[in-house]
Amino acid sequence: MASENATIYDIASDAGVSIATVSRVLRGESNVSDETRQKVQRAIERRNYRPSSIARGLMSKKTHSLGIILPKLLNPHYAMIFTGAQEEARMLGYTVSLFPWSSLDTKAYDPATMLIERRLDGLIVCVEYLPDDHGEHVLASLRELRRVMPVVLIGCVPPWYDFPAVSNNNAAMMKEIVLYLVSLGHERIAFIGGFAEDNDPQRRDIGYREGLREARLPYIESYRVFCKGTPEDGRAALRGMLDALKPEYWPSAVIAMNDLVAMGCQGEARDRGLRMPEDLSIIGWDDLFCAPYLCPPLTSINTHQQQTGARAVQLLLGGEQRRETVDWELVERASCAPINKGKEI
Amino acid sequence: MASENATIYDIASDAGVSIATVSRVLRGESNVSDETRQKVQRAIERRNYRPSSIARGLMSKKTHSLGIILPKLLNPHYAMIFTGAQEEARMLGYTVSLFPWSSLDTKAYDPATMLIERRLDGLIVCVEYLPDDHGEHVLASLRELRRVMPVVLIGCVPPWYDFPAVSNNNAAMMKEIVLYLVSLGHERIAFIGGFAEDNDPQRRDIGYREGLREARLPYIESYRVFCKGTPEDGRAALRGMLDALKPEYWPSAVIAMNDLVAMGCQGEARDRGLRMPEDLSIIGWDDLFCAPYLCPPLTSINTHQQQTGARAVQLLLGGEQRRETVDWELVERASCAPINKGKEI
DNA sequence: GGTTCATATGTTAGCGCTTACATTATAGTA
DNA sequence: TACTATAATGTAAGCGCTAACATATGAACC
Repeated sequence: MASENATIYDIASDAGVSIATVSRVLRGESNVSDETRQKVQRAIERRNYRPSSIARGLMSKKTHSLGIILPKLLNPHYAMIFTGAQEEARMLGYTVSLFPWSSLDTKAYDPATMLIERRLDGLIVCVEYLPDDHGEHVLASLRELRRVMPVVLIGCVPPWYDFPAVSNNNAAMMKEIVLYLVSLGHERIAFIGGFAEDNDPQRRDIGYREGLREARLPYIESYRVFCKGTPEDGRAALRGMLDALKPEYWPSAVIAMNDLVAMGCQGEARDRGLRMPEDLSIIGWDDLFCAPYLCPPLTSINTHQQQTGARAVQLLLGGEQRRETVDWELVERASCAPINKGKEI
Repeated sequence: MASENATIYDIASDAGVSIATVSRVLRGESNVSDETRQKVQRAIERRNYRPSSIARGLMSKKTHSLGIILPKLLNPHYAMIFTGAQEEARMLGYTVSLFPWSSLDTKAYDPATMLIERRLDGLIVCVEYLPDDHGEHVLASLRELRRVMPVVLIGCVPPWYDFPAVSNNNAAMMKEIVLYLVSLGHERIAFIGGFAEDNDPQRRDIGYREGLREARLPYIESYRVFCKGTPEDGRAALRGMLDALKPEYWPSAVIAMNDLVAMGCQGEARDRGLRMPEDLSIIGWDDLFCAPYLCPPLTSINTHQQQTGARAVQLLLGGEQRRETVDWELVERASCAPINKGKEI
């Protein structure tokens, strides 16, 4: 292991040239004679020399490495974003390191230090649900970070977060979902999901209301419950909603903020003896790999996460300040069914 | 963005001291007078100075960054390992970057270049199923990498891979699983999984046979089918097995190489109208987050992946050459049931 | 044959740190 | 008072590259 790496000086002396010439060969400059170039190449191969990107970076002030911060890699949603980012970054000669969400927690001591000291060429931050005043802290950290490196956000980004970002048009997606459920005959449609920042024009609540309005259905407070994003949260949220309503007012369809919440809802529904989709249609969000293997297979909305990650890298390295949205796709499976068919069974 | 970072010279001149003194303060050396120290601290805070770990690394030859290579982040199994590694690394002041599996593909041009040029302080490689002669290529790459940086392996590691590694005792786990199923009354127990290297003393096939022997059950070729690790692979494998057998010889229990394969098996079983667990018990491996939400909830074996990742980092940074195994835990859920109870229904 | 210019190569000063060594100031000792 | 040990600080040489500039060698031109 580690038998002292060769340096450019070793190669130069082996090949009998100056380090400048070696550097020229390394960078593929044209003004080197073929003969010299070959001597250098051979020396490089003999010693298995690889130039240090560290030393290189010191001069160029580029590290060719990016960072990504996300709430939880265990959620495949983020794993997909990461994968997309990593693949795109690699194509462009960059590396992506994972930093914990706590790097944004200004309550901890100087959390961004590690990020800044590494002189990343850019940072991708996946923003989720921001409860209470926590959003303030995150925003403060983001602003500080942006002073020293380009930052691109992914996900739920309120407009006053004045950052370039990649996201989905949540309002439009949500509206499509509502109208899809309406087209299946549903009239009591619940939405279980996180708090969206009030002013976010793309927020899901807007789409939810718009969909209902367009279908001439009332917005019913009890059908809108809030929760965080785990299966347990989803289960508790659905339980709370059903407990508070007489069975005859129970929703016939539930829109879950993500597939994890949808899974929790399925669990709760099953425990209550509700048949799915006959008694309850459920639709998820993110189209995780396991969606087809749930019972019933979960209808969900594919948000093209890998593309999102890749696009974020492009914005980052292109220095573009835009906010961008990526396409989505409703993937129909068995968890949503026409309501009449359900009732007739 | 990026208003030219301050350097140690800026701080020195602001504070009216030499750069050596600033460096002393930065590294917390004691032989600096309180007065000077405070002057320097103030200058640092005023300019929001963060020393460059790049420059630092040039001298110290340490980058404080690790790499991880894994087959597919989308498999939560690897996401858990990564998470464990990342958290441990962070505690120790290290960062973890993700590199694609293709970095080990010696068929591609000089794949390790990116890894080596970055002068990582260590590399974790998650080794999965190694089909055919591909293992040779991977091994060659690993050997080359080890010449320049410490490497620790995770997962399925044949003994002639002379590397430090963290893994589970697959033989013991498998034996436990077989005997667990036997204790439920199963006698026709199938195993659907990858090829294990012949000489691996910890391989699952050994545990499978041992378990059967101990239970005085015959080893039946048809119950041992091979496949890769996706749900589709699992589905196809089970289909192939059942197609080839008369229904009265169908297994009553299936051990899947991982939860993804188990999910595929569930799908296939459901399509064939098999009741689970009455007609078929299935046990998975990895205990993914979705296991409790499958139908029926999947019994699986928790391999403590986060701990595995963390341990790998410790070995890496401790320079330990050992091979180590981590504990596991059988998590019982509804997908495995006593066979008699099943038949009686 | 000297001037000019293109081509090939070498020299050297950084990049922002760490660190061995040198220097200065201060106090303690004989 | 001179002499030495100690503490506080400064100087400068790297670490392994890049890049601006300098130099050398010919070929082309009038």
